Amino acid sequence: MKRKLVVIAGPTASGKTSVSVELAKRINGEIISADSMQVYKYMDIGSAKVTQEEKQGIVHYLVDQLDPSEGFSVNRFQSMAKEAMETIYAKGKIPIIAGGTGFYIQAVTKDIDFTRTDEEEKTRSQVDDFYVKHGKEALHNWLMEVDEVSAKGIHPNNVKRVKRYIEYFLLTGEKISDHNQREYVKESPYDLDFFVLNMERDLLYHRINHRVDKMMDMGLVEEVKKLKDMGYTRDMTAMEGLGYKEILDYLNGECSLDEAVYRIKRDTRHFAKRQLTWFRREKDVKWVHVDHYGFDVGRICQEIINNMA
RNA sequence: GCCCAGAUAGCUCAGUCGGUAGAGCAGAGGACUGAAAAUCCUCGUGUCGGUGGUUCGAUUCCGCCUCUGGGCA
Repeated sequence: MKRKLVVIAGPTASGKTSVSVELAKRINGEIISADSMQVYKYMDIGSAKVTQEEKQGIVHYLVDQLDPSEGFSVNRFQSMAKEAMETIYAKGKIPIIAGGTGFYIQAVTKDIDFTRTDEEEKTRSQVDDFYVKHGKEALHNWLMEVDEVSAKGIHPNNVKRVKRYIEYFLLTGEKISDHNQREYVKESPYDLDFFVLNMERDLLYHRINHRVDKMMDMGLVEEVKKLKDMGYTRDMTAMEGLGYKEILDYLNGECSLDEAVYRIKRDTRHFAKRQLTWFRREKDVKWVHVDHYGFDVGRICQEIINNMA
């Protein structure tokens, strides 16, 4: 008997927060945030983090858990999420994963195996050194030698990925393409209901632009300035977040405020588009067009409940 | 009123020594298995402002008109 798991995903600014809270109230659930930025403390405005009021008493996991200097990654998310799920099941409640990071969500819903490779600094820097010395073409050729299938499926310009594929082989002796193939056909160990919130593109972009303006009014600049004063820098994962890196550039005198805001809006739109691309590929997801329900949280939740297995 | 410079893709602009045109950005699609709010790939036909003229042929040259900058009065 598989255990129940609900996912409320969707692009940024699609209304996941309010829908997930309302749903949690109706089905006796608790929420696990699948968001690579809301996990961090002190990053409230720019990450559009759930406020105390918005939570309406519903317990949220994986929010405000990490210091911005800490790294975060899929496997870390996966283990923290699984732990939270056990806590929720133990209470006899239903876990609701709410967030926009498709990769993180998939790590849980498909229970992807990340245990085979422990982080090895040596290997990483070995590959990195090679890249610095010989360039991306040579790096790609290296991959071609050890894992032709992966190499053919990746563009040499995507250095970050090429590096990781080589690393994986060096660490495990296995081609990552074989690993991926194995994980890809895996079935979810959960009784899964996966919903993706969406709306007409123009509307979404409009909401994104508007939300960025609101963040500015709420004091995004001050928030980032505070983080900067605390000593957090651009090279940390947390400071790569949308809204943070741009304002940081502004604070460092590298661009005007207008330019920073323009870039936040544009890049957030691009990001939303990428999120949608990911979810489109995901099998067995149910799309919920929130604009068809007039953005009415109650009606949206009713629709979601009606469509649960 | 006169002079000058523009008017080309949604925006900013390039270009065609006359053979109907191309970049960046925006936008669209896609990839993604330990950095994922990251990283990467693919996609460009538009009365070349309007109208006459020269020409086999004009978006390109010439005239006139309209509009937009700037200057002079």
